[in-house]
Amino acid sequence: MKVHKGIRTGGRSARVQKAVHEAVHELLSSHDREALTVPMIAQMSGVTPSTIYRRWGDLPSLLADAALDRLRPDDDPVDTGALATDLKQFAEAYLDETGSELGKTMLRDVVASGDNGTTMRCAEIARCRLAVIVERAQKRGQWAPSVDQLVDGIIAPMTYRILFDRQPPTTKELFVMVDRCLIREKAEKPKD
Amino acid sequence: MKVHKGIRTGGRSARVQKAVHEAVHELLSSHDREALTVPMIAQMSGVTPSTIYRRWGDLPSLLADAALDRLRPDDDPVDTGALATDLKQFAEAYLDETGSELGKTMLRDVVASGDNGTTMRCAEIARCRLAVIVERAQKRGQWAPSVDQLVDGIIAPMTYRILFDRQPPTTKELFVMVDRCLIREKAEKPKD
DNA sequence: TCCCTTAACGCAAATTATTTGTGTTAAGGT
DNA sequence: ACCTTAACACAAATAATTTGCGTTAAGGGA
Repeated sequence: MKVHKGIRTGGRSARVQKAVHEAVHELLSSHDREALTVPMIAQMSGVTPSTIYRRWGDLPSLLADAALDRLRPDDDPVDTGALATDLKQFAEAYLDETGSELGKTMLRDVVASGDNGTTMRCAEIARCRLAVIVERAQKRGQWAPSVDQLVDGIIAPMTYRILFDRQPPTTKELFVMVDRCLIREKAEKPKD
Repeated sequence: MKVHKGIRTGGRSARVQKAVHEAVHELLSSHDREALTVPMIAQMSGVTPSTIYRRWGDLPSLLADAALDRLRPDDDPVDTGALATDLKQFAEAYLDETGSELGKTMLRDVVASGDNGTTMRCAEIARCRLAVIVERAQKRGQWAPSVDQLVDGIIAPMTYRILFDRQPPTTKELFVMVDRCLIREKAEKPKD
């Protein structure tokens, strides 16, 4: 027996979501973020404003949702053969995605949405990719920090600098963060 | 010769700022954050909405400004006599300020304001307190990590978890972060 | 397959928030 | 004491958001 959730995923609803997401990306490529409005997106996607308000709540929530939707389907992080380089490669790619001016406004909208589901979905994206990298290392019989420790040591400092500081970290600083995660853990667990 | 900035700080402007800030805090203690509106704050503070819009721009900016104003005048972090305990004491206090539901919405508003001045002002608060602690350690002739490293190792992970994760870190996890900052650095610079 | 329930939508009216124009007040400098 | 103009009040104009209600179609169950 199936659960009576009654949340509709196919047909019209899916079409509306697709149209709205596309409208967001199209408008975002031609307009400034500050200039975007819900009625504007509604018109471009051929949908009524009230539909957007009822479904997404407000503009930041919609923009966050649309942005995360694009962020997801990316491929698994590249396999370089070693943990340290895997992490550096990933960290650099993640910085590309979130460190730009557009990435920054995306992170802003995710936070501003105020929806825990959205923020956790964002965190989960990085988490999943890190999990893949960690798992790879373990399959090689290599020790690796936990995903939590990698988030604390790499994702969190990067995100904090993007959101609160003047400048995102440089690639060099990023690599130092990665190295610290590894050095640190070796020092803590030398019996490995 | 004085610089012709022409930004007015005294008299009426100061009175308006004080009244508005107080109205924000009063409303925030009796209403839900989501229920707050600019016109509501305007009425309670005896000011016209247009004044608020012209001066602060939007609601998140105002709330962030009001919150940071309260956060600042706190005393210097307590001097426990040792770097590790100083840091732990401070980290716990900072978690109290930002880890609650109200602290979370404050961080949200700071980010959502989109104003770099506001976000940096927020980061600077933690930075200043950490600088005091680091300076103390150095006066004792004790080695200490840089403020940047402490931000990366403590403030950033804490803030990231508050904003993106389900739960803020526990005191225990916080202490682990502090210890890592110190252990890590000792490992990196054993010749100190 | 057909039918039923209702989630999701469109539309338009009502409400509320935001912007803007204009005159007034008073802060800060001369 | 006298300017200049930043900051404000007020009100009108505009824009965004919410809400009520009828309609469409997705997701079951018979």
